[in-house]
This record gives sequence, C-alpha cells and structure tokens, in this order.
Amino acid sequence: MAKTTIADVARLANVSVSSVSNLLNDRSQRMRPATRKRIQDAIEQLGYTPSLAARQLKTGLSPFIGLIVPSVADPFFGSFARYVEEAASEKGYQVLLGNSDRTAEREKAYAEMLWGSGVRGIIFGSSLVKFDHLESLYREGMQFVSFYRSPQSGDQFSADTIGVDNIQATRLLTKHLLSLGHRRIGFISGPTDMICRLDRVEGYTTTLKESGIDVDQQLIWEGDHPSPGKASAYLELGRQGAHYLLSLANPPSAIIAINDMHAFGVYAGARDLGVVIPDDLSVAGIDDIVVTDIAVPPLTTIKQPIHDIARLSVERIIDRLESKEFQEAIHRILPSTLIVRESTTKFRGRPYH
Amino acid sequence: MAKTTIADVARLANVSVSSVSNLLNDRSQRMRPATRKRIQDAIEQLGYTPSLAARQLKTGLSPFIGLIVPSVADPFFGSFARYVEEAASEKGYQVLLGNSDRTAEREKAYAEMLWGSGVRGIIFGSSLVKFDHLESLYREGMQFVSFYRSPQSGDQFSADTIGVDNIQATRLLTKHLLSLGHRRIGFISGPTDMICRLDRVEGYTTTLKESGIDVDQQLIWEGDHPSPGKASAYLELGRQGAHYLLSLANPPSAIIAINDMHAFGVYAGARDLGVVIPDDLSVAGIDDIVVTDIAVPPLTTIKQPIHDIARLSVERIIDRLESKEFQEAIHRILPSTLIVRESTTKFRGRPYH
DNA sequence: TCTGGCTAGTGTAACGATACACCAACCCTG
DNA sequence: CAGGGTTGGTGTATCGTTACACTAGCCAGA
Repeated sequence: MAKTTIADVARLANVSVSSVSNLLNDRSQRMRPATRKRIQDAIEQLGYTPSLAARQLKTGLSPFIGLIVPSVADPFFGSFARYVEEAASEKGYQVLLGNSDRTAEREKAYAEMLWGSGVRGIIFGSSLVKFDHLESLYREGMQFVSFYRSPQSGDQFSADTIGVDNIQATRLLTKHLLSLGHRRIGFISGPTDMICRLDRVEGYTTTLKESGIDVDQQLIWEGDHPSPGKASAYLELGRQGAHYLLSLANPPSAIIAINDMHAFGVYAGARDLGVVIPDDLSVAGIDDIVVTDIAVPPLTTIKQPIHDIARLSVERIIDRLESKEFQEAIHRILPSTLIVRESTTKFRGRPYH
Repeated sequence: MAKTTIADVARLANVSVSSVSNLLNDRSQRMRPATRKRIQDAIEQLGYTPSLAARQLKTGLSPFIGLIVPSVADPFFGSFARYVEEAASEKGYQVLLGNSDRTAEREKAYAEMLWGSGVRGIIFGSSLVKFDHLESLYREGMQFVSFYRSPQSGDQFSADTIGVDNIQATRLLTKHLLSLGHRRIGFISGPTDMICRLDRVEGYTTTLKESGIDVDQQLIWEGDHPSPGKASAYLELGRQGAHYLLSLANPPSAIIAINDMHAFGVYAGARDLGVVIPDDLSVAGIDDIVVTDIAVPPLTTIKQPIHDIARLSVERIIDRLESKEFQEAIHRILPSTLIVRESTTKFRGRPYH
C-alpha cells in the first residue's frame, strides 16, 4: 500500500535513482539496452508510477489545464468540455473544470484556485467584456486561451482567442431572414456581458442597416441576468423574450435568438401564446446543439466548429505551457456555417394578433 | 514573477516558517494576535498562495476529486457534472473531468491517470456491470463513489453507491402507461452494459408480469453500442429503435425510452414515419433533462434528484478522503418522481399502420 | 606509459511545505 | 528563589523527483 518510489525501482534494478529518472525523462540515449530493460522490468514489476506532486514541485510544470465555462449544464458547453477533455487527454493533460456562471468574481476565484494548484494554463469558454480581473494572474505567468474574444480597447493585456466570427454568424442569419421577406426581426440577446454576444448583436444591427432597415431597439430583448446554476434559465429567458416581443403592438415576424437554448425558449413562449412556428413566426438560433435537428420544427441555426476550436485551444495552451519563449497572442477565427432547417420560412404577413 | 514561498512570508513577517505554516493549518491557537496579524499582512502583501504540489508531496493529500462520466456532452451528465463541481468547490476541492464513453478500458485508463496525479477519490457517473477493471486501484487505496450501482454478485469489492431506484423508475412509468390503457409497451434500452440500465429493464418487465402481461422480447430494442463521442448518438439510437418498433407487425402503442435523449430520438423516428405523439403513440423517458418541458409535446419522464445525488456523492467522497478509518460501503437510494406531461395519453387503438 | 576522450552511468542539492520535537522566556506557587 | 507549568513560538528532517555536476573505467593514439 505504501507508495512505491523511484528509489524502490532503482534498488530493484540495481541502478541509481538518477538512471531511473533519466529513463523516465527521455535522457537515456547513452544507456545500455540491458540496463534500460532492467529498469523497465522493475517499474513494471512494482507497478511504479511517478509522483506528479514531486515532479511538479521540482519542475514547476503540471499536467493539468483549467477549463472555465459558464456552465457545463448548458449542452453547448457540455459538448465543448467533452472535446477539450478529449484533446487534452490525448496530449497527456487532464482537465480541471470550473463553472463561472458568467461572473467575473467566479472566474477570478477559479483562476486563482487553479494557479494555487499549479495550473498554468486556462481555456475560457466565455468571454466577458472586461478582462481586468485576470490581469494580476496574467502578470504572474498564467496562460490564457479564450473561446472567441476579440481584443477590446481598454484591455490591459492580450490573450489568445480562438473561435468563430460572431458578427458573421448573425449576419448570415439576418441575411437569411431578410431573403425570406422578413422585415421586422426580433433579437433575443440575453445579457450582453460577453464579447461574443456584443458581436452577435452587432452583426444583426449592421446587416439590418446595410439593408436600409432601421434598427428598432424595441425589438432587442436583453432580459435579466438569469439565475445561475439552473440549466433551464436560458430557456426561461428565451420564453420571456418571446412573450415580450410577440406582445408588442407591432411584433416581429421572425426572431433571432443569441443561442439555441434561448431559441427553444422562444419555441415555448410562442406556444404559450398560440403562435405557430414557422407559420406565424420564424425562429433561428446559434450553436447547433445536439437537439436542434429533432426539435419540432427543427431549428435553423449556425453551426460552430467547436470540435476544431476545442482541439486548437488545447494545442495552443499546451504550446504555451511547454515553450519557454514569449509568444505573441494569436487571434484565430474559424468559419461558421448557416444550417437552414424548418423553423424559418417565407414571410406571409402576420396571421396572429 | 518568481513564486513567493512560505519562507518569503516568514522573512517579511519576522517569524519562522513554522509559524506561517501553523497559521495556514489552523494550528495557531497559541499565537499572539499581533503575530498572527503580521503574518496575515505579509501573506496579503506578497499575494502568497501555498504550493499545493509541495503540500501534497508532504501530506499525501490532494484537493482534487475525479469525476468520470460517459460524456459531459450528454445534457444529463452535463448537469450532473455541474452540480458535482459546485459542491466540490464549496468544500475546497476541484474536479478533474473524464469522459469514459462507457467503456471499461477508458474508465480504467482514467482512473489510473488520476491515481498517478495524486487523486484518491473518484465519482463515477456510470455504473458498468463489471467492476473488475478498478479492483487493483481499489486495493491501492482509491476511493470510489458510484452514481447508482447496486451491488452485484461477483463484485470483487464494494464501492459506495448513491442514486435513485432505477427499478422503481421504470415501474412508475410502466404502471402509468398501463393505467392509461396501454398493453403493448415498447422499451428502448440501448446497450445494457450498465447496471442502471439492467435495473430499468427489470422494472419494466417485472411490472408487466405483475400485471399479467407477457413480456414480448420483440418489444425490447437494444441497438448497437453508439459510436462514442457524438452527443447525437443517443438520439440516433432512439430514432432507429422507433423505426424498428413501429414497423413491427404488431407495434406498441407506447414506448418507454431508457433516458430522455433516447426518447427524443423516438420523437424523431415517429415523425419520420408520420406517427403522431401522443395521439398515435405515447412516449416516456427518464432523467428530466433540461429540454423536456419545452419539447413538443412536453415529455413524460422520471425526475432524478441529481442535485442531491451530486452533493451527497461529493460529501461522501470527501468524508472518505479525510477520515483515516476504514468505512463500510454505503448504498443510498433517493426517491425519483414521475412527471406526467403531454407525451403520454390514453390508449385509443392503433390509428397508424 | 601517459593523456585525452568517450561511455555509462552516479551523487546530491534543490523544489516548498509540514509537523514533530524542541526550547526560551515568563509566571505562579510554596 | 527553586521548580514546574504555560505561552509562544522555532529548527529541521522529510516527502519523491529532477538535473546538473561529476566520475570510474575503458580504449586509442602518441
């Protein structure tokens, strides 16, 4: 039961601990094959695994990366977490999970706990507008990769960002709806506390303007910050947004929701009011979460290449962790694609109200 | 940038490292308040956080717990992971996440990686039929809590289990459907490689038998082991199961799916064939994942108290980690409740076919 | 035979914290 | 004022590994 150490292996193999350590760390070029074999056999026989704590204490490196997302209960971030974990474990790293509920305090608290645990790299699934809360950690040497966070004026420092072009995402959706004849398009943004959300709002408004349509602020619904922890909060917010938008004197004939969960909330809200999708109302989301194509009707949405994003993020953070030199921050944008399903259709006037 | 150590703090506060350590570890009963204050100020001023690696090396304890689930991309396990993480972080622990894809090899590989990382406690979200692959780790001292895994004959050792009564879950569903007049009830089990699934099948079959209804093996669909990694695999499996069951010469008028994702797959499969839920077919699931009540129609399901289960699992594993004495394995069953929504309705004959 | 160079290793001081054993200084009591 | 107890600390071996500095032993060449 007592942990077997490198010394036990050395004793059994009749070599010094240095030799065992050398073998373990690929510094064994000048070792006789017979010796190498003896050590390997001893390791096997004892079932020896090196103590990561001791190794970390000595080298300062830890085989962990942090992953902070708003909530893994959200199917989108659940998928993302899964891909991150998969990519990390292929590279010999393990993932420490944290849920931030999109608050700076929790992000900071987590990041500091992680720093204290020896973690030197964090992947952020969110992208809060302000980065200040992480600056002191950045100064100490923590590495960050952020899932889509375009650099903002006022940023005190710059982290890697890998993600999709969110402006482009809503641009595609807005154009799609415009091409179907919709002119009053509602937008459910939720709280605009994250860059990706701001960008999505921007894609929507600029596309409308470019098409010569005035942006009606009444048609943009922010709602309150959802109560944290509840996976259904996003749904509820979408539902409330639908109630609001559909009760306007001059309601929209289409709604873009800032993500699929909100869009499904719109489904529920519309049903509450007897509004039929897509006949009375077209709805589109973003993310292409797992249930979009079996929803009724299947949801038109934007597919993000999260598998690739997760993989690239992991590669990038490990790169940063393992290379000694200073690395410039990179900003990598991956393409997102419009997936048209049955929740959006031609504008046919307003049969409800 | 160089990490500040306990010695830096001691120097600044003009005390010995022992005193700082004593303060940090609540052994400071006999310390003068002024001294305590000096140390605390020094800690604050230097922004000192203790090195967990060093601490772990010395004490053998690590503030991590492992969490192994089939896949966090599955919304049910995403929620579970979120609650586990929340409870753990309240207790000062962090969660290392692993996805097993329900295979023993990956579970074992993960568990061993975790052991090597100094992790001494793991919460399993799955419950494979065989436990053998974990026995050697158990012998070394790894602690396990399993999310619902009733003890099986042939188990080489016994782990804590906390969960719901899965037999009861399908019993409730089956009784519910029987009371609605259904007599031919299909069952989509998916691969029966986990105890919870076996139990769910059992609840279904025994309830039928008790009601004097022969169990028709044709009505139980296992399907293939879904391709790992794809969150949509469960959906697809449910869809295929629906195709199969609804194409039988004597098809069921109701289907129980072993979880909600499979049930939504049935939704899709039924729609493919023009079968309307619930008019032509009643459908029920288990889990009450986040989207059940906005599905069309809202899904009748069994709600599991996963928040409580997660919390209890975390408390239990920490208890085990922090107490020195041997602890008997516990088996705790929490109540699950039937939630009737609109996807199940009275048997009205078979309008399709 | 001596020198230098190579091969195949070895010895050991760290890394940062913990916790046991120790102790100086003071106070009280008889 | 000696003896014992208490208060408020301190000194240091130790955890398991790494990686730099070192070297024993052999061989080749002069």
